[in-house]
Amino acid sequence: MVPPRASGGDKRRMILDAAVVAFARRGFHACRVSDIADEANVAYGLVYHYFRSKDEILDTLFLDRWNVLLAFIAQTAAERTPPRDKLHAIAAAIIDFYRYDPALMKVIIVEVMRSANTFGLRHTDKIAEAYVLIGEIVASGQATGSFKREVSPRFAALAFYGAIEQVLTGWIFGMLPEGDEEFDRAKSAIVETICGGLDDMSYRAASVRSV
Amino acid sequence: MVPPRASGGDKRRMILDAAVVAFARRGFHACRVSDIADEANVAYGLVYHYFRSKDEILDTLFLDRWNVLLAFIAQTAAERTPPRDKLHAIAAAIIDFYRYDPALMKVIIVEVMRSANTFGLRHTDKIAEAYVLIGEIVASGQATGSFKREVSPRFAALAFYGAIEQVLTGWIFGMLPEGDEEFDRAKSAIVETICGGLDDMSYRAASVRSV
DNA sequence: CCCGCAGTTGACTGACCAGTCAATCCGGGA
DNA sequence: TCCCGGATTGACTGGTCAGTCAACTGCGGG
Repeated sequence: MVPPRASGGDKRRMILDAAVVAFARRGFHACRVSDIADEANVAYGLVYHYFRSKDEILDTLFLDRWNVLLAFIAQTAAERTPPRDKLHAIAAAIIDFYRYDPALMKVIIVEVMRSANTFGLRHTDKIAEAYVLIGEIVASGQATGSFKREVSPRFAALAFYGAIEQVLTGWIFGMLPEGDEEFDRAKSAIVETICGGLDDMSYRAASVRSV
Repeated sequence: MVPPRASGGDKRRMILDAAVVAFARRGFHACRVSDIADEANVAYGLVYHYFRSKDEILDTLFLDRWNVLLAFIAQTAAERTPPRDKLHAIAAAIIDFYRYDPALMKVIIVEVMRSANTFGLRHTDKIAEAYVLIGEIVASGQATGSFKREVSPRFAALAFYGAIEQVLTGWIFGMLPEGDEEFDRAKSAIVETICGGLDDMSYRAASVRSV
């Protein structure tokens, strides 16, 4: 799998790591290939020895990480735990991805997930896979009766993922305080909002009674 | 307010409308200023008579629309209706913005809201205003007891807005079917998910009872 | 009738940058 | 030792555009 010479894969890895830093700092468009090469301490041309284009670097960054995430979601979905726990595990995984490599997650969210006309469309199907898996979790929750049937699994999946992405975006752009405590609180808050809802049931019951 | 000569404001308006079409078609980056001028049937240079730069056109497009939306949210928040109805009204307004001018909403979502490193950051404060207003609705719902207090208003606002944006994104990229019926269903589905939650309370109560 | 100016035109410039390529380096096998 | 081929280098090219500017038009006031 790994080429015999360490330096070969080594430099490739260095370029990839440098690209994360460079893309995260200035954004994909504003970042020049020479920025990546400089950051990696490598000659300009070497970037094109390992990658066909600047785009391919971003694609690689995204796909490597996204496939790991998809595998995790699929595995989680297959387990025999309550659907609410599954959603919590998925929210936790995504948030921890950000916690342990914020620059890479920033690049993936900002430059791929959220950048429609350029890269998003190239990976629409890959992204949709995640929605489908999450939707299946919701559907099976409805089938066993732990989730109600008012909301279609598809919408629920979008709402769930959308909430997570919005919170990540808040961290990425410094609109929300970061920290281990905030990360863990966010996991619970998202799941509590989507699963538990905002409505206070006792209040609701009271007002229904009073009618 | 309107300049005496119709043609002056007229051309400006034509350029703005053409920009919406051009940005929506190819994306802000891929779209050249000449594309806008062509679309508007106007000379290249005239674009620079009315706007300082290509960026300023996008800014104008965004701010004009966003201010209308902010005003609507503020007005809705001030009314004396249940918080759940307020959230429904806001979701409806955003979705109807898309329904009646999909190209403009696409540009705003894709090129401003979702395009961090370039434009998003320039308008972070404007965008945050919406979050704050929505958060206040949630907070007042908690104060009157119709919303429970487990979730912080700030997170609830992010989740609510995130769910809407995700659904809009689904329409924009053709991942979700569009249509009047879908639009109305989405409004209810989003509010039902965020307010009502996915959990089936009767199931929950039953399993608690059985313990 | 002429002047002035806002509105309008489009060719041109200057900068930028992705991607190319010919040259060089260097390790290992014969 | 010599040769081969992958790794590495960075100057250079080609094309793309945002933004400039000098020139033209036509209307309204003097």
